Amino acid sequence: MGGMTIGRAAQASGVGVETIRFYERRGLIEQPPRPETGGYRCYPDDTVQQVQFIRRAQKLDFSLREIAELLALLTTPGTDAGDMRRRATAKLQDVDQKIERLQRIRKGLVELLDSCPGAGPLRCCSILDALEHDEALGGETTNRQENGMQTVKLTIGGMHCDGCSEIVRHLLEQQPGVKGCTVSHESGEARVAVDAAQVSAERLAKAVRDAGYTASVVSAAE
Amino acid sequence: MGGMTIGRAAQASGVGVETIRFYERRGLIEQPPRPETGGYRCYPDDTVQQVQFIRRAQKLDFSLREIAELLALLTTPGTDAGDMRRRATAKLQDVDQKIERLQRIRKGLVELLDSCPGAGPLRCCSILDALEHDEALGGETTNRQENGMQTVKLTIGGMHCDGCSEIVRHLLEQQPGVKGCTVSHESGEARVAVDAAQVSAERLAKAVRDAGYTASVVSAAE
DNA sequence: CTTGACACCGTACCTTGGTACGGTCAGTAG
DNA sequence: CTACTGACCGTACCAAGGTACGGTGTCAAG
Repeated sequence: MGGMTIGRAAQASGVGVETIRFYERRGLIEQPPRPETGGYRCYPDDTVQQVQFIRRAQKLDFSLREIAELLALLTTPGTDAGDMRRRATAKLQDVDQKIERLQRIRKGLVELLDSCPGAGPLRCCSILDALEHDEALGGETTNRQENGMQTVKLTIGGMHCDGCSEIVRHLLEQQPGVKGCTVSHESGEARVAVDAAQVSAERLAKAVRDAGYTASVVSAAE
Repeated sequence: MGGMTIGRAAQASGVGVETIRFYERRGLIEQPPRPETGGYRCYPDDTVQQVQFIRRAQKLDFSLREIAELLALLTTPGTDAGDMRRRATAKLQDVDQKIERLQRIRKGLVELLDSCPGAGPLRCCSILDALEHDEALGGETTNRQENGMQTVKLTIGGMHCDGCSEIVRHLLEQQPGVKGCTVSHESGEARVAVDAAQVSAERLAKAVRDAGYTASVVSAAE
């Protein structure tokens, strides 16, 4: 019945004193009461076991929150081995998802590296190119804020000054579903942020044409 | 030359306004000056490109810190495609390490699940058992604080009360290299936290025997 | 000319898993 | 008895990557 001070318990379980206190605050382990006589708290051997339980579960990628649930299970009457198994299965799926995500990332990186010259001026760098323009990258799909946000690119002819591009910009911003846009008379391009559910790219082009310019859809990207 | 307000720039690049400001604070993108005439800042198209650069790099698992370095590279004179390639290669190794770690974890979980009945009382649960006692788990090696900290387990005979176990505990704690220990007369066990560089498990057992008890080393676990 | 939407700005807050600090009190060795 | 270690406790701080809030200043449409 080794009653220990917190320092000894920490040493015995291979963590810092602060870590034990931290677990107590998180409700993972119980803080023994201070003796009525006053003085230091007396930590039972159990504490060491519990801390080590926590550390082992952490190594299996369980978060402290999940570990708290595991520990709660242990003291819940109706718990059986199936409950534990379900937790472990869920965690396995969790880990598998993380692995898949990383493997997609890995694939993206490998593709970039394959197509990279590895020398020469920056402008030739395919990696840089891929980061500057949206060349697939094989990653997760670009999540535009949520739901249907998309960027539409238009080529517009007939704009000769900033005044023209301002007119076109204003025009586009008035269209339903348009959340914002940028127009350049120099490049003859417009990029429009739209909710695809509300308006089509072609409709936007038509609105521009109606105002006396030429317009065609370059991309109604993803 | 679409000068935008921050809100439009945010919409066009698919992030929140706060995110753009956050990137500015982090030095990832430059904050355009407020016009001398007062009023709102005017964001160039470049900002949208830069934000998207950041987001794409994030999808490749680059941290904001790393992305800041990438962006700094772009404006550094002597940079060539090799520099970019080195960054990408380093990141690939990084990702590979993460994948390996997760696969070790996965292996540990699968082993546990294989040996688990999946039903029946908790005491039969092999998963629980593995978490409560240190059965390999295949995870990273237990890192005891750093360097040479280890736990030694001894079986001790001849202790009949708390007084005995207190004597033994005191005795063990006096040994060089001992950082702490717990002794139970009930189980006849002692767990000693030691710096393995300073003392062997057998030496500890001998010290206990010298005091009139029996003692044997159960594990000098790593 | 008013109202509503947005910009601006600093600061606080969120999560996760701890670590560190500063002041006070308890226990112990010499 | 005194000095030193370590317990106790609240609080602040770290990384990362943002999100949220509150007060005030601008802008533009009706």
